[in-house]
Amino acid sequence: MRRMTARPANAHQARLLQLLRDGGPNSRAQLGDQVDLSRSKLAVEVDRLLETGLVVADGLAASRGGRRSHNVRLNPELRFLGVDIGATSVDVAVTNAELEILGHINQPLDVRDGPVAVFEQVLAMAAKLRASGLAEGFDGAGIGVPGPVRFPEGVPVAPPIMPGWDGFPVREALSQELGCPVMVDNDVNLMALGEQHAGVARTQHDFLVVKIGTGIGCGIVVGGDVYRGTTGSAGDIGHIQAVPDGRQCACGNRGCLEAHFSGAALARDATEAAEQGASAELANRLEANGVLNAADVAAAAAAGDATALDLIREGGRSTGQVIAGLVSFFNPGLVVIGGGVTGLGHNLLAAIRTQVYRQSLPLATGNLPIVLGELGPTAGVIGAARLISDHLFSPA
Amino acid sequence: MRRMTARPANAHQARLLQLLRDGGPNSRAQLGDQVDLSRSKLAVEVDRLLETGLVVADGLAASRGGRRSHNVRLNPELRFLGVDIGATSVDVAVTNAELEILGHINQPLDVRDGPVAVFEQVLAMAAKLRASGLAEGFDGAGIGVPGPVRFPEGVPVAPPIMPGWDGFPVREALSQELGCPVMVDNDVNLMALGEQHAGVARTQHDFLVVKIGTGIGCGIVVGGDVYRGTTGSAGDIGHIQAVPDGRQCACGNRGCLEAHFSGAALARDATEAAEQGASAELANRLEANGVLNAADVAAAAAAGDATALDLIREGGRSTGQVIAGLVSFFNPGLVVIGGGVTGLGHNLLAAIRTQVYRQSLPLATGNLPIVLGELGPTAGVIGAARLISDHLFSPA
DNA sequence: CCAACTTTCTCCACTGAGTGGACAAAGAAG
DNA sequence: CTTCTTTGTCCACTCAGTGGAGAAAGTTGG
Repeated sequence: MRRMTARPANAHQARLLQLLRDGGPNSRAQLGDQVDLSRSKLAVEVDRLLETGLVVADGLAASRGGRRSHNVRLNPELRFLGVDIGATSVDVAVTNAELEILGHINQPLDVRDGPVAVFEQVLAMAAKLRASGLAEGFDGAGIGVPGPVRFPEGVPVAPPIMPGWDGFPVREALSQELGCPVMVDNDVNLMALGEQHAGVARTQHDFLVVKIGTGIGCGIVVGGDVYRGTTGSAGDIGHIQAVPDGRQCACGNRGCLEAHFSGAALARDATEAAEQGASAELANRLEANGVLNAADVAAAAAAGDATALDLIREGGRSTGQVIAGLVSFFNPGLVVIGGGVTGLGHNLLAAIRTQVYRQSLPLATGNLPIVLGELGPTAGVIGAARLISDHLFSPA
Repeated sequence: MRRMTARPANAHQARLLQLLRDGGPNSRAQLGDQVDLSRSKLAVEVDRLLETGLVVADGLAASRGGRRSHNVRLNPELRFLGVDIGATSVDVAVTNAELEILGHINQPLDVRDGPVAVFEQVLAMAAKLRASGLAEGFDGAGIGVPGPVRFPEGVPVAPPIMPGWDGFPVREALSQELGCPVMVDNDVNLMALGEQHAGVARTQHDFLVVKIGTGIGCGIVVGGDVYRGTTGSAGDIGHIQAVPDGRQCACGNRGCLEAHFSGAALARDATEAAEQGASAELANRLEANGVLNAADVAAAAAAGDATALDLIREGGRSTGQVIAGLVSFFNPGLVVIGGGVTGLGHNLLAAIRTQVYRQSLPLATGNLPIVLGELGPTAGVIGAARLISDHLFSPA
């Protein structure tokens, strides 16, 4: 199948495409209720969209008390590829133009293998999804990488945990390989986009998403748009000092948040506790698996292990300490906690909440929900699809 | 004189007014270079602006190698009132439509006297400026208050240092008294607007302004616009923890930045040092004036007093500690330090810079200037004038 | 089954924003 | 004085967008 190359010709068409993406099939009349245009003009623009093939007719809708309307919808053959590269695993998903996930694969991976090896794997995963009949090709792709990105060019910059990626032309290279437009962003920003599109942040304009995985990062949404900072490193909160004169961090400083709480730090602390005999529960699990991870700590805590619970609480306290500062500064309407460690569940959330509500001023916390993300591991890929669809569904 | 009531009828006119405000008198041809419109359309819009009286003819310009152009400029009789209410003093200024200060008065004041007493004083100051012939009336006024503001309504909310102001309808009340449109904002936001309009931040889109006066606050500019947060308390960084288990703060927590460094904290610490005999220099000044303030500490430090220097350095370290976190999070293109304590000058700046450059990641600090504000005490009133002019010079 | 009402869609004359070319006015340069 | 440049004005034309008329296709109630 020939891939779509058309783009909306004006802001009206872009708006209509976004309405059809977020609201599904719709009649001209219903679209007219949501957009400030006369019926005549609306019909003209819809007709033009039909001509481009981006939008197709979708039969008759039920009557609302009069003549039945002719529905239109986004072309159901459109396909977006969402890729969420983490430090230790990668998610690849195929969506339709309405950003519904049609297929999703997760595989372990090591970003430190460098961009060439990683994209070989990613492209193989994409090919597998294509081969399974979910897509004949892709109309666009969104890529998330675990580090700062110079957004306009789609190039990672100085990523601490990704040596070998600095300056690699991800956007250009993948666009060539996949034969479609590509947008690249930080994985945390994509998680924010995902939760905004289909998760807990649907109605929010100004909010933060704190992703605690192997590392720790924060997505910032201002006025509905992701804020990336001057050099693309906004939200890089892993190296904010959480504990004065605390643990030595890889960055050279002491007491960084990431050195005290993250997937990696938690695994390290749990292993230490197990080896020192502080927790029989953790020691058992260490013996059984050879290594410990966040899930082991969660399970131990659920089984009533005091040491595991303490680790979680102490981590939540450090995280809450930093978030409290961000809340005072940014005054968000919502804080979303996501990433691998969300498996720690309510214990973690409670510790974070306690610290934030204690440390920030009432005006900022008075009506501030702090909640877990709704989408789990799909937030990133949905955000990736959203990123490229926002790009393609905007005036050329 | 009748005050102007006209507003730009469309976005083109608004843009033209802003160009004339920021660039001074200009010909149609030069305006055409800066705006994407045909000469014909431009001429039409300029003619309409001339009809409203917002813009007037301003003679012939020098030739640029052909026919001389007819200049236009903003009506030179337009007057804006800029009011910057601090905790312990107030600035009132009159500007023309190009936001040049025509007259400026500063007076001591105590915000805790409440809005009625304060505005009585402010209105008297405005009347004094009017009586001196600088203005026959005001076409708009911007008001800055030292606390959070519900911006759309122009009402202070839960201001910690301003009991009695909570919910007072500042905008409505002053609009009635002055007989012109009024906009109200936090004083720190206005300082940011001022430095953006006429100070060090002229070319920046994303930057922070840290104002250290009686208290401490931060103005946030995102994409050229002031960001105020969900409840108007964004930038309220005075109660971020700077020193764990540090000094008791009025807010109930310990170690808040404001408890360790601000005009008030510095005065307190300097007095303590003088009374304990740690510094002869400070003790002398205390005896001479009865009280100590930031200027005394600055003078003592300049005279080589080690204790004073230590107070400044320690304060700069605490401030830098907090700013480092904000820089990691927000990744600004510039950080401006302003407010009363800028008299501490380079010693303070050096301490802040050291701490920020040490604690934040290279990508965020690599090309990050940290500088003192350029406008000093006029930043607030210029920002206030800018606020109301932005409002009036936008489509009705 | 028919009459009356509602909703959806199409058609079309009209308005108003905006363009770009022609041309006049005013000056500079040789 | 001629030629070239810049500025300003005029005007015919294009195109986006409106709103009303009316046809098409339903529902509801007698």
